[in-house]
Parts: sequence; C-alpha cells; structure tokens
Amino acid sequence: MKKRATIKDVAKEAGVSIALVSMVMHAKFDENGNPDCNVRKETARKVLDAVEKLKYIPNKAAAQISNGRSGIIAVITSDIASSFFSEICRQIENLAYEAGLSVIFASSDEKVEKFDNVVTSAIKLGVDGMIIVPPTTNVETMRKIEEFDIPAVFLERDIPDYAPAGRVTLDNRKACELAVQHLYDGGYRNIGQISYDMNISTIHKKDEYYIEKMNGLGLGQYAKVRKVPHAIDDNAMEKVLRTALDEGVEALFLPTKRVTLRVIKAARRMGLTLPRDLAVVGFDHSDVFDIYEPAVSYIYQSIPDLARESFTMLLEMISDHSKARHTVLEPSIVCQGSSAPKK
Amino acid sequence: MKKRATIKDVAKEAGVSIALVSMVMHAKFDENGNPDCNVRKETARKVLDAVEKLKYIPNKAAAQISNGRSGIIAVITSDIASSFFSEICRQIENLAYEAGLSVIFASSDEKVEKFDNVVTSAIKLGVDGMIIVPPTTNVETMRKIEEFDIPAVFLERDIPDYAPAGRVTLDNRKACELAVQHLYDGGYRNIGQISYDMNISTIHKKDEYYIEKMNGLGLGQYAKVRKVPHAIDDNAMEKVLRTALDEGVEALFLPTKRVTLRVIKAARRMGLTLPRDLAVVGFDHSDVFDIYEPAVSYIYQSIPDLARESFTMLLEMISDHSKARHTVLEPSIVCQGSSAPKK
DNA sequence: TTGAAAGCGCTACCAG
DNA sequence: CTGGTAGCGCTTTCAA
Repeated sequence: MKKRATIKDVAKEAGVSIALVSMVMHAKFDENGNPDCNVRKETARKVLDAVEKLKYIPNKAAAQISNGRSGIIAVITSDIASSFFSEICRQIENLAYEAGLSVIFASSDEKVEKFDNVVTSAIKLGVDGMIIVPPTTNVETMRKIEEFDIPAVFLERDIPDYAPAGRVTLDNRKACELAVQHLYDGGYRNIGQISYDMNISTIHKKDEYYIEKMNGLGLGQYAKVRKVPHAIDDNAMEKVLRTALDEGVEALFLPTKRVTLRVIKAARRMGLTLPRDLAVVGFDHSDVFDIYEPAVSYIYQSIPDLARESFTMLLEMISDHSKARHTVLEPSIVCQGSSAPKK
Repeated sequence: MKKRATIKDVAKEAGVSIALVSMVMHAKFDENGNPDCNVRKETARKVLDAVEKLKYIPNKAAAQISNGRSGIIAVITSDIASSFFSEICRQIENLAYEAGLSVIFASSDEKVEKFDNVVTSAIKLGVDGMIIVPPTTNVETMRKIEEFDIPAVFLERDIPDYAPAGRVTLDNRKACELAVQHLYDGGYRNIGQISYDMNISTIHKKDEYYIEKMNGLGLGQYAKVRKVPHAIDDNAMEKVLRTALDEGVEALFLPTKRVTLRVIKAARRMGLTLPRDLAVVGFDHSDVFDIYEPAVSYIYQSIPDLARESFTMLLEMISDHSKARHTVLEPSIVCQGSSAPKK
C-alpha cells in the first residue's frame, strides 16, 4: 500500500520545483508539444515523464482549498430516476464532461426539507454552481446559496421571489394554449385538467394559463382543475377519472408527464377507449406515449435545449460573474391518436 | 460579498480554539444536549451558537485534504438516463444520503475510453469508493483504481480478471433457464435470442447459458444468438426480426431491457401480433412492458437489492477495509401476455 | 477539558 | 524561465 504520489514527488523526480509542476499540469500543449506557458519545452517534458512514471493524478481537493474552485457543479432535480429529469441530467453530464467539470446529482423528492439538505451538502462540497429544479416556491433555502455567493440557475420551474438566479423555463402560456386549442379544434369542449396539488411555479402557471385559455375560447364554464396528490395510487386515480367522466369531461389536458402516465394507466385499467371515451393531451415525452394504443399526444419541450441553456448560463455566471438571465423556450405539440378529432 | 465563515471565525466568535470547534462539529448529541466527546456542554453550546450566528458550513475539501476522506463515492454506469441504471442510481443516492455521503454519477456510454476518463476524474476528486458497471471486461482502467487503493464493487456485470473488487450480480444461468424453460413450457421450440455485440460479462454469460439451456432441452439445433450493434436503429432491427421470422423463430429471449424495447417497438411497426407471430420474454422491467398490448413478460432482477447490496458492500470495504465479496441475486420471471402458451 | 501547532497537497505571488 | 514560500480550512497529535 504505497502512498499516492503528490506534486512534491513529481517535482523531486523531475528535478524541478513544485511550482513548475503546477504550471505544467495546467498548461495546454500545441501540436509541437509546446506548452502555452512560460516553461521550456524540455522542462515540461521532464515533468510529464515524471507524472507518467509516478502515475501522478492531482488532488482536486487540495487545489480547491487553495484556489477556491472545486470544478464541481450540483444538479438538483426532484428525482433523477424520473425520465424527464434523468435525461436532462444526462445531457448536463455530457456538457460538464466536455467542459472538464464534475457533476453531483441529487434528488429533492419534491420535499422542501430534503431539498434544503442536499443544498447544504452541495455547499459543503464547495460546488461552483447549481442547476436547480426547486420543489417549492419558498425562498429560504435559496438564501443560503446566496449567502455563499454560489451562482444558481433554475431549470423548468423557478422561485419567483429569488432574483439572483438565472432561469430557463418553458413558455407555459403557449404550451397551455397549444394543448387546449388543439383539443378545441378537434371538436372537444368540456376540456378538463388534472394536476398535482404542489406548490411549484409551473403547476401554478399551467393552472392559470389553462383557465385563461378556456376563458378565451368561451369555455369558462368547463374550466376546472382537478388536484390530486403527487403520490396518488392507481385506484384513487381511477376514481378521479370516473368522477370527471361522470361530470361530462370529454378531454383532458395533463400538464406533467407523471400525471399523464398515471391517467393513461388508469384509463387502460378502466377499459376506456381513447379518444372516444376521453381525449388526452399529455406533457413531455415518454416511450410509453408512443407504444400506447392509441399513441398519446403531448406537449414537447426540448430536453437538449433545457440542458444546454441552463448549463451555458451557469457557466457564464460562474466565469464572468455575469448577471442572471431568463431564457424562455418554445413548446410544440405532437399530435397523435389520443386526441384525434371527435367523430 | 462577505467571505464565507471558516472554523477560525467560529472559534473567535465562540471564544474557544479551533480544535474545540472541530470536535464539536463532529460530535453527536444526546437528548440532553450532551456531546459524545470530551467537551463541556456549555462550551459546546457556545460553539453551536457561533455556528448558528455565522451560518458556518464546514468546507469538506479542507477536511478531505487533512484526513484523506472525501465522503464522496462515485457510481459509474453506462448511462444514467437509461431507466434501469437511473433507478439504481436513485436508490444508491438515497442510501448514500442516509449515510451522509455524497455521490457523483457518471456515464461511460459503454465506451472504454470514456470509462477511463470518468474514473480518472473520480480519482482526482478523491472518492472514497466506486460502484461500477464496467463497459468492458478489460482490466486496464481498474488497475488505476487499484493503484490508488480505492475500494470498488462491480454492479450487474464484472471484470472477471479483476479480483480486488466486490461483485453484486444476478444468477444469470438461472435467469436464462427461467426464460427458456418458460417458453418451452408454452410449447415453443425454435427459441432464438437477440443480443448486443458488446464485450460485457453479462452478455457473454447470457449467450452461454441460453445455449446451455437450449442444449439441455434438446433444442440445440435452434440455439442461435443474433448479434446486433448497440446503436441499432429501428429499420435495422426490423430487418433482423424479419430474418429471424423467416428462419422459423417462434420465440425470442431478449437478455436486456434495451434490446427488448427495441424489439417490441419493431414488432409493433411490423404489425406483428404477440405471441402468435412471435413470443417474447424480455429482461428487466419497463413501464412500456405493462402498457404494451399484450403486456411483455420479463425476467426480473431486484433493483433495490442490487443497489443495497452493492452500497453496503462498498461501505464495508471502505470502513473495515474488508475483503471483496461476491453476492449473487436471484432472478424471477414475470409472465404476461407476450409469452402466453402456443395455441 | 482545552489550546497550540504541525501539516495535508496545491496554487499563486514574488524574486531572481 | 524557474524556485521559494505563504497560505487555503481543517484534522490531529501533543501538551497544558
């Protein structure tokens, strides 16, 4: 169990000072092997050879403690196992990989307390920045982040009262309009909505814009948001669906992937035929939507865009100390069988 | 932009030495507020008050550099966006959270080079251990890990030649037997297999055990593994399926979730009726399997078990420096419509 | 029960 | 172009 080689060992081996080694380790080399710093090529060579020989891998923690940067960013979503977020994480991971950063992912479980805990861990680690899908619109935890001057960008949803963060969100008004209009065009009038009873900005917005659009179409009488708990089980969901149908609902706008999946699963168990018994427009993409019979229509927001925008924004905030921006992405609608025009 | 509070600030504020602060920060407190270390209760109180007041959050990097432990483990899978792995990651994240550890997740993309790179990043970070789904059976990258004395455990598949690591795998022989036997019992004889042409232990094993079982049933004449590239597209997959059917294949054992998804998608596009045109037994669970018409049968391996076993094993290896073990989990089969008995 | 001080490995600044 | 050195924030003896 030999000890891990340190910069000192390399310096000794190469017969130079540790300062030189540090320089060389951070240098980039052109095609001729010339470093982009004030070090002679031969000296650099010696250092590199020593590094090779001792299998030296720098200790980031030590670097972090002396220069303040950890090279780690934190990505905090509700649940990294949920495919919408896991895909975003994956994209961010790739971008970070290319940028030479490490990423730590954490899930809040949509719980404010856990969110606070994972944020604290991230601060302990000394992350250089955070990309956050907040499970609340409360500002408390964010204050900690502010306290430590850590750049942050909100992804997909935000905390309206927290100004210092960047934001990458969807044009949710447009999304709701697309969905409702599409159903309207298909001849549906009693268009309901089922969504979660959570204190999250996008949920609030989607409720609001759905109603706004319904009113705009003169369907205010039908506008009704049915709230269900985030942890609703299949049976409870069936009951909600049953009630909705009894109340004359012809179509449903489902503003999250999760609720969409739950609803179509319930519909299947109940033996409903889409769109005859119920037309559906969901949100975000899932493989299940395409395999389902009929395929499920959905509002699409670009995951690569979400990831890239948030990542580059965060990078800018970290390096240039630039101001927080707000990027709004355009939704589109993918029309499939579940919302085919009424016969 | 005030500076982040350090242990020194807390010490000064509390009027004690930094050593005391360090002790208190690591102490656990019983219900009476008594610390489990040699510090007077009142002193501890003073420290805690100062911590509170200054909003002190310890800097892990500094701790790491002085005591060697980072409190970070790395989990390296093929792709954190693939649901099998993202669920495992999620479970490990929970376990780590409870254990007070941070996790960094990385994807190898099934590429040996990327695998090597993410391992190197992990070493730079000074991770205390790694849970690894190796994209190869080559031992090279693992040697680095050994060099740095970092405990590692292989998850789901392994590198046979690398002894120092722990292992948590499935009983793949049993899995293959279950699948083939089940199809056999349903009256199918020409049972084929489609799998990826990758150098991965579980793929090798599933090929081998499938053939072994076919031979055992006297179906050696039908035993045939059809290899497809990992990145195969829908059209190519359709062609493979078409060929298999032309060659008389009645049933297919699909040894990974990914290939299962691809095959049923192709089957759907081709308008095949399962199990009439083709019986199928897949691997691992996906929501799609349940929604598909008919529901897809699959071999199940417990994700919670996989996660828990590997995590606790790693923890033991880290703390007790205990020896690597090999845990083998039991598969089971979930029979659904896609493999209903032949009519 | 408490404090002083020696590092941990690295960066960054200054001198030569 | 190269080397010396003062920290960075924390842990951990060792003394008091």
